[in-house]
Amino acid sequence: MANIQQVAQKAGVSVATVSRFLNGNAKVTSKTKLKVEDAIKELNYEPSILGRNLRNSESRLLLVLIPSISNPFYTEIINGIEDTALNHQYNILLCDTDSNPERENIYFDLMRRKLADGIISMDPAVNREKLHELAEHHAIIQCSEYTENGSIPYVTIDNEAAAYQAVKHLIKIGHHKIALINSDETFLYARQRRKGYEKALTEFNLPIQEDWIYHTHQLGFENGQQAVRKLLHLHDPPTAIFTVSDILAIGALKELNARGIQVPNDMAVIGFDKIIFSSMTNPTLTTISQPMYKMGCTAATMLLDKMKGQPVDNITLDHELVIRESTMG
Amino acid sequence: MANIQQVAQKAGVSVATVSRFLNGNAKVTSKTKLKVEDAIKELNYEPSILGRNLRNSESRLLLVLIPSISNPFYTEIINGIEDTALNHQYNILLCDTDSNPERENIYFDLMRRKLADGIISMDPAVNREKLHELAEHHAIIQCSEYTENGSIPYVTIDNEAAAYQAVKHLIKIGHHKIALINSDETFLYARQRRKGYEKALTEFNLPIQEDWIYHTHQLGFENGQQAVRKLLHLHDPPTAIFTVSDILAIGALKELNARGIQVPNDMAVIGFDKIIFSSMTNPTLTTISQPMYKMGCTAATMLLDKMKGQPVDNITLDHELVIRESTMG
DNA sequence: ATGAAAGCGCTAACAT
DNA sequence: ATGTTAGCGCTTTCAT
Repeated sequence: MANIQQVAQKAGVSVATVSRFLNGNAKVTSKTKLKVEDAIKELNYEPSILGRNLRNSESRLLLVLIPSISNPFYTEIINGIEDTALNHQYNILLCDTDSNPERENIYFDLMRRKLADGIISMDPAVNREKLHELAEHHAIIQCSEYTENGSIPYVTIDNEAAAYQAVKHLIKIGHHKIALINSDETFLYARQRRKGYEKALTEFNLPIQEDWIYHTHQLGFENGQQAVRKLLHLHDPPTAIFTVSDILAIGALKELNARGIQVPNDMAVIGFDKIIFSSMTNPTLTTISQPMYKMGCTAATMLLDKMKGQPVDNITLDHELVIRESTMG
Repeated sequence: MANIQQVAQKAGVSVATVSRFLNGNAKVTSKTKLKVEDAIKELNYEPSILGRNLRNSESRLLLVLIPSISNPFYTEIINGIEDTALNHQYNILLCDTDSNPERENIYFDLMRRKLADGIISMDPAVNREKLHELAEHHAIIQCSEYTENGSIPYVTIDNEAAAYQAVKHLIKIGHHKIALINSDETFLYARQRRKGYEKALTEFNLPIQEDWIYHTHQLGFENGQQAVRKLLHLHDPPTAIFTVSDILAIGALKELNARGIQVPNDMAVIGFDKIIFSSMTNPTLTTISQPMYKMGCTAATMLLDKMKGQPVDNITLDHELVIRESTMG
């Protein structure tokens, strides 16, 4: 494991020259170039990133905060982030926070202690105050979930419009009793999607019935199943369900199937995210498609810009209602 | 952004004392402790990981090589790795190789250039030679997929026994015509699972029919669907299918459903991995359960040991056949 | 075009 | 118990 000194010595030049050769910026005679190349080969030299990073006061590492790596919604976004980061010689440190403040702190410390040059946060349960405090001195972008009126740039979709569109679709195909399976309304996206849900109902003079709005604190299949059980026990059960996540919708589908309730004839279902599994269910799932890969690329590009000190604007990407079997009567 | 010098100055002590305080090893008087604490608070000091890493010649970063982050099989393993790593003050750098040698090289270089202290490889398509070359000077563990007769320690399951058990189950419930949807047999696990498949058939005096063995180079749903189409076109189609991955099995299920073929009555199906979605299909999927989380923890522990210079033995974890609706007639 | 030397922030050996 | 100092491996200014 040679270092730059030994290379310089063997090549009969100074370390500065070797450094110049390595970085390719400054001019080096082709003769010296050869000498250095030879020395590097002979010694099997590999420049240490550690040394360079300390000198340059950068880590070229980006933190990506997600609540859970197991949710396929995030994996596509991560692909986008990673591709973009790699293109700029950055690597990403995936941080599964489990929505656990303690874990979050570990990762925030990584940033404070300069092992990361920037953060992309996708955790809806992130501690806003701490995030904003960090953002005063560090580059941070929020992706998908964000903070209203905050100072942290974000990329997202129009959640209200998307929910509105989904519910309107259910109404158009003849449903009047539409349930909402929502997540915790401490999250902005949950409040926005509920707003879209209510807007559609109101527009068509349908009552907003609290009974038909189910809240879950987690986004597992079981929670979708649980929600359906609850909804079916109502004395006036809904005939359609809009869920804020495909995972919940797939759980719902499962429970409906188990009870012999026909989808979409007895119950229409719409999900959210268009995760890859949503096309493998039976029936296939109508859902809102989010441009996940693109969202990842966008978030990474914004972060890179921010780190360069450039001004960064918020971005709202397009969504799309993908109509499949679960709403095709 | 203060450094340790400034803290020392403000506290009226030497940098060594501050360092000792930070690392908590050596003894520091409670008086000086207080002085240092105050200085740190006043200056908002955060020790730089960059400086420490260079000094200690370590990065405390672990590389995790996976072919694709989108495969839920890996996400559970990653959870195990991450939890274990975090417990030892290591962080992980997720490396989605896409089974692309170029990408792989980027990550190998990270290791050579000391930005990573160890590697856990889960990519079946990894370049064995390069991996072994790296392993001469660096700590490497293989997880799930490994190299026979190689020098790199691994943790895995007994693929042959698992496949044998699955196929035997199909035979026991009355099937004689059993297809295998396998992946590329350049991969060890694919060869091992085929061996188990053949062993079971042979044991029960059933012929091994090449027609019933389908190979796919990718592990997407579409490939499972495609395989079923092919198998159904045979003049003597099978009545049961064993696939080497739940994703393939779920694709197969989808195609069978679409064609009105009843599972398990007309066709039994078994998957592999017990990914979380395998309990959400209709019918639910019989599958081989791999202890994914545990496998991740084990791999990380082995790597940590290896990095300490301790001898590390290969480990084979237990699998389990989980019988669900897709084989319950 | 090349070299000398300072310094990024930290830890640890050695000295007191 | 605390201080002094060298040095981890690199980049970059300032000379030449």
